[in-house]
Amino acid sequence: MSQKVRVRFAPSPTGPLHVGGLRTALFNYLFAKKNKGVFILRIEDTDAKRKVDGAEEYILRALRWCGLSPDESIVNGGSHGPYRQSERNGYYKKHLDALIAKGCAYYAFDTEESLAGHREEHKKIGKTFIYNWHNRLKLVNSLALSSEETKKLLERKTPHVVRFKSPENKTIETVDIIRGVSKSESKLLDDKILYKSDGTPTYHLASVVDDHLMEISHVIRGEEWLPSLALHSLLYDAFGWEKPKFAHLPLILSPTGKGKLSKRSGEKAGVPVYPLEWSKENKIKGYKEEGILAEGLINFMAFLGWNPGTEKEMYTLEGLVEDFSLEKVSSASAQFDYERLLWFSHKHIQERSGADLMALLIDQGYGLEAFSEEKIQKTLGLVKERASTLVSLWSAGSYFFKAPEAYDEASRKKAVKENTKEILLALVGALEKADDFDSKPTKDFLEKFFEDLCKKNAAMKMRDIMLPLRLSLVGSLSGVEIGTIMSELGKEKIISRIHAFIKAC
RNA sequence: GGCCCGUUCGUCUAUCGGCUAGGACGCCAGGUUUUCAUCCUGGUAAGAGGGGUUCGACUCCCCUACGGGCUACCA
Repeated sequence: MSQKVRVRFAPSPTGPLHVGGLRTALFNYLFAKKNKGVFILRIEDTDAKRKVDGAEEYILRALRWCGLSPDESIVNGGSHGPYRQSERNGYYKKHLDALIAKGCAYYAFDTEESLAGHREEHKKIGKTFIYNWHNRLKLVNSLALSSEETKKLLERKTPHVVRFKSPENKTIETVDIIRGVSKSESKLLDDKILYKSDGTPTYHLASVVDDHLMEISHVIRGEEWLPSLALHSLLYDAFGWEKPKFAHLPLILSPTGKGKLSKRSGEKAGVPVYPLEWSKENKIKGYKEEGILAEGLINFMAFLGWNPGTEKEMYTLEGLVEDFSLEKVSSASAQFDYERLLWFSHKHIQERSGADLMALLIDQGYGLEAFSEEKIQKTLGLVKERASTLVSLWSAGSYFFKAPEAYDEASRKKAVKENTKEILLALVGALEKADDFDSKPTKDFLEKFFEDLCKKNAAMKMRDIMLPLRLSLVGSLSGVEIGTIMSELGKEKIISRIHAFIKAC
């Protein structure tokens, strides 16, 4: 049998995780669990400049909310730690030195300014400056300099980087699980910097060393890494290490379809792209705050670039684990569609019990303490079919808990007529007389009341009663069936709400 | 500019050479609900263009177009 499946999700703590990153985490998780493997969270914080306070903690929280708990990570440890790249510099340095000793990497002393100058000059004549075999001997590095000169520069602590010595003429064949075999020419590659002058590795070195040391079997990452695959392949060869398998996930495009999804494109389209609220000052809401169910988000994200090949589309995380395979991941980018996310959230709310929903609502911070559990659960069960989010669930059911504070103006125009006050007063009268109101079907009461009313005025229509009655109880002309509302509220509350409405008319 | 990846209804997608191109979201219409929503039923709408290969291409190959990614001492 093949080796044990070990995959990693390796975000950079430069800000909040958006759906793109989260989807990468999801697919890694699904692949790991499907293959009874290990899901690792590795923090790629090699660039101290880009580190953002709270980002690391945010990533952890977001994964937890989605139920994608890592088996090995900075919080729960594991056999291949540490799991923060900033704590692994010893490994990078050691393997880098081995690469230099083998002649696969070299010191380069060119300043950033001089390189920028070269790039500028090339750009002027319509060319691109590439630091590689064709010009490396004309630049300032240990390949061009004598070993004495290099030694001297190193001893004097001259700022330098370490570059990978890309072969001059080699055809590199790479394999991607999603895209198949592809070939590229090493002469087109540049001598990528592996180790920066500040003594930290770049992504290329760090990820390859870590993936090897952590015994990663499958590298599942975003398509933006595809251009680096040839380099990474060369690096494994240079180290003499066995390569993991690679799968590059299609990108998620912005809601407008222009460019890949980002913080900016989400804001522009007016839809949240983060799982959780990022910062209170920025007022960037997350799906959780919008009331979207984590299960709905997961289900939605899974279908961005993957499908089971059947017509099944309602999935729990467990179901996804069951059916997932990388071979079914598509190679084309997918546009983010918030409406569809809402639909998935709606479907998942329908599958939740009143008790579940109550717990979610309380977690969301809605003050339900004043009401009995039984009452809340029953009510949520009644209104859940109207809701796509926990926010809309609450607003769809709030009139069961508190009297309307205002009446929708358009609805009022539609419902209130000359005789409305009179009808409502008659209704109150009938209610007061009905001793058995709370125990008998409300429908019977309303029909009897309508009959009596028709005796006095034959032109009377049922709507003339129903509309204003609904408006007074709910505050708008929407809501569940009126009989249900009436029996839930009980005689006292109905009467007081009608009185309040008459006063407001 | 160079290199790479992609292209089926507006959107997410099925099809691994036989297609009257299927499903879902959205939208539209009807029904249910004496409201609104849900729900049900129906409808709308697609293989970028051009060349090959083949008895037969959405499917395989090439070119073009378009979209996207990468091209940092960022990941």
